[in-house]
Amino acid sequence: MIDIKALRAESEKYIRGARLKRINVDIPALLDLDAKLMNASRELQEIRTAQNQAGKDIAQLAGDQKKQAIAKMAELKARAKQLGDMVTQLEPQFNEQMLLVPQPPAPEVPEGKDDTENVQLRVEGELPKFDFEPKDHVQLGESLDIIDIPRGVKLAGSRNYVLKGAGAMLHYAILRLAVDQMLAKGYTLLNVPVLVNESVMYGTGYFPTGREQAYLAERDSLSLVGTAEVPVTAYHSDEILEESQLPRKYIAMSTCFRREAGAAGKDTYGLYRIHIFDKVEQVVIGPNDEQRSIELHQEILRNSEDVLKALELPYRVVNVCSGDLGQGQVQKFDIETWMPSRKNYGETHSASRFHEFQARRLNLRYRGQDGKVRYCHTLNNTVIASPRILIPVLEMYQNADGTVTVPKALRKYMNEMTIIKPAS
RNA sequence: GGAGAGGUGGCUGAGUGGCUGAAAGCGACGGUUUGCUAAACCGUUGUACGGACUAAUCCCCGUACCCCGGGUUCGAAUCCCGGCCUCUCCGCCA
Repeated sequence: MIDIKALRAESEKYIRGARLKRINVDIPALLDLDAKLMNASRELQEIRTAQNQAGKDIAQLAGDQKKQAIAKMAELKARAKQLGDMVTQLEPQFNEQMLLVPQPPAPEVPEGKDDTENVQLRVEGELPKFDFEPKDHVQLGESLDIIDIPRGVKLAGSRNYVLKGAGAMLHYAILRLAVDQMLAKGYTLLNVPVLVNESVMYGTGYFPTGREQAYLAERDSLSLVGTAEVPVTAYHSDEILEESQLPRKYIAMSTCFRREAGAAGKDTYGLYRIHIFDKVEQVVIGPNDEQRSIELHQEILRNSEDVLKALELPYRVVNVCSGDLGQGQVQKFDIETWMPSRKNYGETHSASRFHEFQARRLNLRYRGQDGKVRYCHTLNNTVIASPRILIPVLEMYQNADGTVTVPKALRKYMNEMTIIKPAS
């Protein structure tokens, strides 16, 4: 959510921001609505003042004077009703529009229309050279009997899968490695609800825009989250934290649910784009300080890179361009891990900073050293998401004989297994 | 799922129609006292929006908020209706 005062004062900045993000929103119309609403509520407030005064008078008066005062009150009440109706009519329209205004991108965000115009910042690790014909993760998964896509589809439809035996062990080992690395860095582990209230979906900015992407439990007005970012960021909503307690650094592992509406036919092969997966997510709630946010953004980016380094996977970091940014994001860095079968880097992580955007919607604030209350800044990044990360893990660690070597960092989480072989 | 109780400020907890934005206590903050700390004493202590004045997001004035939304009333924290949530007992259950 954008500060309406800022929107009034610097509407050009927000109009430009929306254009850069390729998001359609009529800001002049919104400001017009705002002015009307403001006039009505100002007058309503004056009427209320008069009503309150009349109420006090009535308590003191008697006889004719009292009757007159009560008659006066009736007039005020009628006018208040008119204005109140106007406000109840305008306010929902205003709120609805306000929820659509995007946070302008940071100046350091490259201009561009979509993900093809993201800018590569750096490349880490060596690309593999196979001296045999490498298999893709689906072929490996089948021949090793550790991934069962047909039965996943049987159970839950397209874009579903079953991890089996060493495949499932690998999945949990990776998640556990990620959790342990983050715990070592002092992040607090949370276990959170994945079925949440609508207000939480709105608060984190996934509703109303992303409603199509969420599975809804409509009977109970609850939504399945697409990421633990949602419940974790909302964890302190409606609270006022102390500045001395910031930044709050959290991680949570959760199952993530995504409808992938509109992605029909896209990335249909294998474990890349699936409806249900597990992810360790990091969320930082920081003070309202742009420089601090930039530093924290770098920190959460490094945290994820450290996981990929532990897994010894090659990756690159890209600075996501304006047209590929979400509504609330000020800046986003994606980490893309090398996926041999795709002969390309594929997105495995996404690190965003939001400034106050989510905090305003969530009413997430803190009291500064100076005693003033301000909105927090929020940030988040994937620590690891599996099974998408199994694509590079399996494909990079495959051997000529069709086996897969278990990455060293994972062995202690896999009962010291060193190699995944076909069951014989 | 059934029965009951209840949701008041950072916390505990008064308040059943106007004198209550809200007693009292605790906590926190400022001050006095004090080798230091503690204790004692004095004072301050919600949020949002609007107005006026400004260097000021400080003061000042006003409005709203005692879970949320409606209603009754000249007037609602207080009465009525609906919803949400919490607790207790029973039932069911991973």
